[in-house]
Amino acid sequence: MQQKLNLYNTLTRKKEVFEPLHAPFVGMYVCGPTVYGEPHLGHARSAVTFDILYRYLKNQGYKVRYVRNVTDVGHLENDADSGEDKIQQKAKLEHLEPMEVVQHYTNIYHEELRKLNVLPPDIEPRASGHIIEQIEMIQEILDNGFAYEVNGSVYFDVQAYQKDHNYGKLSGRVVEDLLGNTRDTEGQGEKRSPVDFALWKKASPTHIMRWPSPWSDGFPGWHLECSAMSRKYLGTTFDIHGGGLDLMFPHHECEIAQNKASCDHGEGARYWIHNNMITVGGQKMGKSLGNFINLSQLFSGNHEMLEQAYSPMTIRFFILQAHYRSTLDFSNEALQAARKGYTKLMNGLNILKKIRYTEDTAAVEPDAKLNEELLKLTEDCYRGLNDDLNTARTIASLFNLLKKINSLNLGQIKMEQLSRGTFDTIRDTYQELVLEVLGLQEEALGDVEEMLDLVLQFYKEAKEAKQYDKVDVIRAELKKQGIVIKDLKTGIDWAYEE
RNA sequence: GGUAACGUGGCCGAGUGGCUAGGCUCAGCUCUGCAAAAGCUGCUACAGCGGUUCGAAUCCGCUCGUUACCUCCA
Repeated sequence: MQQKLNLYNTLTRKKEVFEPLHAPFVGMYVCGPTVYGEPHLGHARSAVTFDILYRYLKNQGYKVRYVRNVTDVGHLENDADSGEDKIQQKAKLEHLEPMEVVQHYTNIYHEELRKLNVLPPDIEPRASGHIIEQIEMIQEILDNGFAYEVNGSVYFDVQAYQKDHNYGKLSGRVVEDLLGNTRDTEGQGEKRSPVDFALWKKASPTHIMRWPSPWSDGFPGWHLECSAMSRKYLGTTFDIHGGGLDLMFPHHECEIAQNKASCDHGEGARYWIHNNMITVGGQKMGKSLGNFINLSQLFSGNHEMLEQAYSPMTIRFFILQAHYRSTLDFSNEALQAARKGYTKLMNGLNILKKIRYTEDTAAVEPDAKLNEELLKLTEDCYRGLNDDLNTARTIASLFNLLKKINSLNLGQIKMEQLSRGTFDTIRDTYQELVLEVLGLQEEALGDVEEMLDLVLQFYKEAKEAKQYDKVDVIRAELKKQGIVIKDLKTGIDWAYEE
């Protein structure tokens, strides 16, 4: 496979060939959730998108260190002086310790992502576990003259930074424009300029989450954790930084500024990857609009917008059938179509498990053209992924391949028309991409107990008809599954074999 | 107001200037005891108007429409 992976880099606004700094190692940092609420479809999109990147990089032989954080402190409700921490606010509301809130929602996040078959990251650092690193970074930024202290709080000095650097290079913002924007001048208070942002906030007397620092008892600003933790685990220059498009500004812009301001010789992330939003009726799905659907609601169908429940793999397929940089519109119709498409791919997997390559027995000529066509289809599957992780194209190619697999299964294409190499290639490609790279897996079949009841019904009928050969077969086959039939006076039942 | 996108057939959703992605839906056919599945066939679209070009869904301009970011959001 001579194709190379191309990724769209937000920094350059171009697709670029991905070349890691220190192949075969790849460092990848992705912004995880702020754990103060249940994960919704939008979280799933981000997680699945970067799961594909992680899986594909590993599939291509890279040794990836995947770091995805959990924000458990410092994410303010607003940027004004009275800004309250999201976690703390939730804790007050629910009469819980902040860390109880954090643990609760982190657990749910993990649980839901596991259902979506999203691989866990290699390191999952928490902001609260890296206060020391963050304080150190603030000190460096202060020492370099890019921050100032006011009343125990420390703010990043964007205009000082702007003299030698380019604040806005990621998001395309221009500092003068930002300054000219007088839309919201209230609550600036201590900040010298509205574009400055907090590195450290002094805690008010009632604030529960607080740590000692050289400046005050307080807590770190939200943007800082990602700078500090990515540097700690991946270095001052690393390969990939990912996150939702809505984090591009100000979060990621601030991150870059902090990295540069604390350590000028590091580049930070070289490739910035942003996934687009899920929309509902063309509008962004988000907390503030209240139009979001939690993953648990999707899985249970318990939401007014949902006509039915949708399985985790249906959701995963739904996400993968669009390119990650496009918005993806939620609708019941789209999810129902996704469910069918997913099932179709799974049926292909089952067929491949069953069919075997058979050597030429009949006088059927190997079909060179067909072999070539099939091999091209397998290449197309990878071509999609290599073109900026275009899973939509990969899935389309897999469906094309599936058509041939189905034809092969029905004998419309004779196995002898293929070479063994071609057959192995299409089988391996299909299985590898569906299972390992796209991360689609079979979901449990229907109710096992109901199926067992059906078998017991046949057992009963066979016994009544005195067809003991059939009876013996049923018993033997069930025993292979670790199940024994119990003929009781009261009826027939089953139990696990002890 | 500033910045950036987007507008593709009944629906979702790809798309490198020329060789009509794919899925779902619908209709027909093959197969089938009846079905289902699968295969085949059909429904052939690119917001509008100009321009560049031998040729544009794809490049450029204008118009209309939708959205995102600029405040928290994956």
